Amino acid sequence: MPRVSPAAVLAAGDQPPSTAEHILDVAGRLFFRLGFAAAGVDLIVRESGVAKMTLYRHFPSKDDLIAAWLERVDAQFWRHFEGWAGPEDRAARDRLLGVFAGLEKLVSSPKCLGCPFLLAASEFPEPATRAHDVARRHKQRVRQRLREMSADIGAADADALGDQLLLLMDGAFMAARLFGTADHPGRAVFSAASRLVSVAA
Amino acid sequence: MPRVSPAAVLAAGDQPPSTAEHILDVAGRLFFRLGFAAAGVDLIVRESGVAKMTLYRHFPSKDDLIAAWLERVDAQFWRHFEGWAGPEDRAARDRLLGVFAGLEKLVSSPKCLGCPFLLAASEFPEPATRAHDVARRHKQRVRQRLREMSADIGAADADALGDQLLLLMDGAFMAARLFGTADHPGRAVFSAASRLVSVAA
DNA sequence: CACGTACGATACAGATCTGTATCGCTTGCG
DNA sequence: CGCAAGCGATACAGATCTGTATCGTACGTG
Repeated sequence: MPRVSPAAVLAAGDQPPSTAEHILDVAGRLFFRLGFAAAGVDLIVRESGVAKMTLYRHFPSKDDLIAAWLERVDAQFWRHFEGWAGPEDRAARDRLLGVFAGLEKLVSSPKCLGCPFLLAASEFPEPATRAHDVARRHKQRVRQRLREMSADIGAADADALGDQLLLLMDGAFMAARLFGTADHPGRAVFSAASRLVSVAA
Repeated sequence: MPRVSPAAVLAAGDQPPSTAEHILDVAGRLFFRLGFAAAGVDLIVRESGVAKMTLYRHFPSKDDLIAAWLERVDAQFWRHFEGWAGPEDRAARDRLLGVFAGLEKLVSSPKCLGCPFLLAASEFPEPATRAHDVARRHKQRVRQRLREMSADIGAADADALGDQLLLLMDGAFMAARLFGTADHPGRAVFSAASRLVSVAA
């Protein structure tokens, strides 16, 4: 791993990121900042300080790289999600509202550039596309999870409430992308979710 | 206009679309279906049956073409919007709910491929970009309009309600793009808007 | 008729993009 | 030591993309 200084600088337990994960880090940042098409392989290679052949050894094509990044973001998303929900013995309603409190904090940060899966669905509209497929399956899982959590709080029409909450979530993500650092509508996502939950419960 | 048969086939009052608008029609369809970057100028030219130089005489660059299309879609959007709201003497609450009834019908159609401005914001993240700027200004006007309509119904916190409704709208647009023709969460947008309006009014 | 305008068709320039080929270096390990 | 694996660097192939140049033609208007 000649990119990083010797392992001595790493705290105990830290692992130097593998080459593949380092590439995913840099590529993901560029996908976010520039879009999937505009972030060329040459740029990713230059920014990550990695040889082009190294990238292609880990990811046979750019499509594979994009799909791999989305898969990794999916895992990260669910860690965030469960963190927002809190411990499993928490009240179901608090868990559901906790998700939207965490989400509002996330989209309120100027560092939030939106939801990678919505961006992928925007740029790869064909359902047959790898990236589109990963994105759709991700959102389907989120939808399913929100419906489950809506059922857990005893909502009258749990499926409807879950879908309504998904609309709020995705709207907040897109607001974060559109309205940069300024005060944007995403800051209304918690209050909206809270009201919908109260009405349905 | 050699593309179309003689004007005899046109009903009285119909205008054959000008070359520029014909190009915008075809380009817009391709932008929707393939994304802005994936819809190349050569393809637009081929699909529209127009010479490349003709396109570049009307639109000095592809960026100009994209911006011109977004500007035209903006005008079309507001015609839809006002149509959904209905006559001005209608009750303010019915006008606001009418917007979301119309929106739900739109996003429920399998022909709906999402919101061009959200797609533009996805693919052109840099705020300095022409397309991003058009998109942001559009959404800002929608936000402003929803806040005004929220004030018209005497909502407790009109600005908050307007923002909440914008989240629902954009979430519904993205759901339409992600979930193709199938039953998707966008069908929950009216019930969600209705509940938020009821709570706030 | 004559002429200007708008358009179609084709070829092309220059840049950029994905993906490959090749060579040399370092490093860990038996 | 000797070797294999992983990586950096460079050059390149082939396709594609935006934008331009050029020529021929149909058509409307004086």
